[in-house]
Amino acid sequence: MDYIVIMREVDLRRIDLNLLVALEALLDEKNVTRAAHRLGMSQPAASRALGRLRALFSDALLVDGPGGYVLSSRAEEVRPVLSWILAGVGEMLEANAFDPATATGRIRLLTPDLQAASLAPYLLARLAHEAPLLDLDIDAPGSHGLDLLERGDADAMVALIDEAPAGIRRRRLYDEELVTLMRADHPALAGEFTLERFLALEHIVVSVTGVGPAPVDEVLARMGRTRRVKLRVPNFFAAVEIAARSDLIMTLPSSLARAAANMRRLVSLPPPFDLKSFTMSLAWHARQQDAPRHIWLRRVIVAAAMDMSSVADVGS
Amino acid sequence: MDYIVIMREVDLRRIDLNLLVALEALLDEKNVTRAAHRLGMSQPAASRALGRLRALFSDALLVDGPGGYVLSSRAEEVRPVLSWILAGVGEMLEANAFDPATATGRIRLLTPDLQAASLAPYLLARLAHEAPLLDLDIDAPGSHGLDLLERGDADAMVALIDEAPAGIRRRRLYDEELVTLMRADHPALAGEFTLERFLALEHIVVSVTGVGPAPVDEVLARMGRTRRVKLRVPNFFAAVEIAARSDLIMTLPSSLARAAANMRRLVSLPPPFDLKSFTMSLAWHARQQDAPRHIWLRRVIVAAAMDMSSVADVGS
DNA sequence: ATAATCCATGCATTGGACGCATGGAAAGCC
DNA sequence: GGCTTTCCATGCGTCCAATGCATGGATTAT
Repeated sequence: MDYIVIMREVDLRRIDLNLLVALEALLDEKNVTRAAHRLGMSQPAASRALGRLRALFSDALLVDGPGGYVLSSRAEEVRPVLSWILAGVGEMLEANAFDPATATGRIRLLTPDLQAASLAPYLLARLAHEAPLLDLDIDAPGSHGLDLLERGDADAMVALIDEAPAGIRRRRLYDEELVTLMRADHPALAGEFTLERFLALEHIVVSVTGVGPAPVDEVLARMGRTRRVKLRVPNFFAAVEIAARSDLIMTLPSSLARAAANMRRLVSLPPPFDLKSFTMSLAWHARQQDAPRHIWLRRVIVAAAMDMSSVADVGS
Repeated sequence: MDYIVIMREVDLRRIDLNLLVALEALLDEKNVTRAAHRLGMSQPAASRALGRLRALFSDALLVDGPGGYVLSSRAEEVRPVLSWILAGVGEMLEANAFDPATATGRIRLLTPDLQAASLAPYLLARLAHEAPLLDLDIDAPGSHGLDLLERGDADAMVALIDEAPAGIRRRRLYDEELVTLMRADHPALAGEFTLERFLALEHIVVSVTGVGPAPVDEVLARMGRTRRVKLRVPNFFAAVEIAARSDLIMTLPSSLARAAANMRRLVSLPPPFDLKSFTMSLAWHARQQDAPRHIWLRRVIVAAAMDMSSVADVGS
């Protein structure tokens, strides 16, 4: 079989792919001068591009016919494929866009329970307004938050973040203050509220998921101290009722505590340890740094945090 | 809706498409040095290509992670599309191949009846041997052969072609000789066989399709003369029987006449006009000049014509 | 601490694409 | 036939963007 042509792989490194744009113009126009104009180059340059394309394809591509050039058989074959390839390139380069108004899917956010309770209403409000078709999934990070970001199992995390490992980006979000709440006629209000008195009392912890340490326990852990958690409840309002009718106390972010204090049955005090406030940060993986969807998400989270903070400022 | 990004058409004239090959290597390797090696360039050049790609995509594409670079979200999206595009380019550039052994389809050849009868057995033999799945369709060109080539309704034509118009390519194929056959005891054999005697006799024309002038009539037309066609039959052997039993004569290509002369009831003479032989040429449209399928077809036709001529040589 | 690896950038070089100019070929018009 | 117009291809000189060498900062491992 003398006529079997050995199939040879094309080495794209050696090929000037920019010629393909010129080819499309030449085949559309069937006229070197007009194609040159369309490409924004001179006629000689377009003629030379045609020469190089002829060499590349080992085919004349455009041949003399009545009234000027006509497409060769090879050019007729190639033309639809070429259009399809260049359209694909155009789409690939354009795909860097994100429209929240029409976007669908699920945003996965990691944040501790109580912070979620503070922030979520504002975040949900913004999402409902700007991206009505996006869903929000909030999970407690536990001790594995950074791993989850690393693995792509979460989009972002709002938490107390001391150190960001390689690949994790971070931005300060808001300062979180803690307050301790107890019933208005609690015996501990009769004297100085020391750390020892604080640790001697029994505590309520509000935890929706039951996962991970509360920020209070993280702070105490850094001091080598532990409190007595007498009760862990998933329901904030249940916690308030129990505190109002017992000697149990609870320590909360001030943003949450403010709502409870409005009930007028509880008193709020600064907790008796040095670290009364800490910075909540937004963390995400570098992989998503420039992704339009993620840029937008970070802006929404920051805005929601500012919404939350400005409501707090108005109240003080 | 502040966040709607205005969709902007990509101007491919301004984009260096050669960067896409580098991008594939960089995303595959996740390491600039190794990608450079694979691309056959230096590490700094590959690093700068990455820089340009980052600008083109407005995305980092490769970001620091544990153990080196990891793909950005955008890169993850782009990667399969990119592979698909580059594979498409490779296929497009490779498509210039033709394997007769596996090719299917129909070859449409134009050639006058008698020449077809001469050439077809040799052509069919070669096709059966080299391209068993290709079909052959032979039609008489009539007076519209060149139009049919122009319009792409035929692949090639074998005929007497004086002038090839713009866009039609031509190559000499073989010289065709004419002989006149008559029964062995025909009265015209008694004296000189002049043109006047030739024209005074009645003629048989063998025509399978009944379409178009025989080459004899074309030659006579150029002399301003006409012969009397008494009988037109589609069957060559019928023509032989009639000639053997009547005063009718017939004028044929020598390649065909040879088979009849072997029957020993007919005598062959050179026809009494100047143009006793003419060149049969192969014609095709320039559009198909470089197409592998057509290159191969032209070779096969030329070879078949040579097969036919060499058999004639052996007999003489 | 040192060594190895990787990536990014300054600097000098250069090859290839470019535009201007030109002329041949083809088609149309008188 | 000659003249004009249009189109395409090619010579020549220019220049610029991509390249490789050299270098140094950052990170990781020992």
